[in-house]
Amino acid sequence: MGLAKTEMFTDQQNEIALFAKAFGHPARVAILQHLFKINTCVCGDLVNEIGLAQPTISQHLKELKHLGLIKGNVEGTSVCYCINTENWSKMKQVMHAFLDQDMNNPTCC
Amino acid sequence: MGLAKTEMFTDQQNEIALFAKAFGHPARVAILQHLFKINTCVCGDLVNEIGLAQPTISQHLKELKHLGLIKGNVEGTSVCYCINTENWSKMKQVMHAFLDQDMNNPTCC
DNA sequence: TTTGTTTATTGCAATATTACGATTAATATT
DNA sequence: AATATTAATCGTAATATTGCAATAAACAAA
Repeated sequence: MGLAKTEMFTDQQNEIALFAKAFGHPARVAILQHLFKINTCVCGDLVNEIGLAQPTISQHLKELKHLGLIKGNVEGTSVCYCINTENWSKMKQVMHAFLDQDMNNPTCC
Repeated sequence: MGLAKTEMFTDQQNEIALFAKAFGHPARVAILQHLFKINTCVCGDLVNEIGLAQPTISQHLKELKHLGLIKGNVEGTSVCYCINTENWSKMKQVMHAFLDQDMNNPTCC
């Protein structure tokens, strides 16, 4: 079907899955890493930085923006993107809670 | 196309994306959380625990196993699954390195 | 106003993912 | 051997994702 049955899972589980899905494509990973690396807004050169066509990059940016992980500020004809640090922190908390769970006393076969 | 152009990204970026993709479905999140929660191997009741059909669960388990995040031990007619703690730790390192990157001096528009 | 520059949107083709019924495989039990 | 139990696999339908060419939209500069 290709359709996740989200209604049978908790909000937390769905939230984790949504964030994870955003990181589930190397182009989006690369975009985010670049935004962190350059340490400021990036206007335009993402298409040159990543090797994909402009509409493809635009689409990935849209997803990240929709999730709130990045911000886009219009600057004349170009748009400047940067990490939404506040939301990134919130996302980190959610993901850490999931990744850092531990088995206190693992007794496996 | 539905096909990620992995060759234009670094191994690290592709690895992050692969792990993230595994967490990109609430059923797999739920499976992993359950394995952590019960603190031991689980033989069989995952289908009852999660609300999906047996072949669907089996498919999700296969993906997680293929990534090395869980182990499956055959116990008679049933199979016991548990977290592969060693690989889970390695995965955590990779994901933390990505999530915990920081802008030292964010100057945004 | 025309032209150039930059980003978003549309439309579409190719591939991937999700889900499950039906079946198979493997092993226990009787 | 026959039957039951459990999990994997196969086949298939429905939906999602990825990528890009073509186009549109928005704005600046001439």
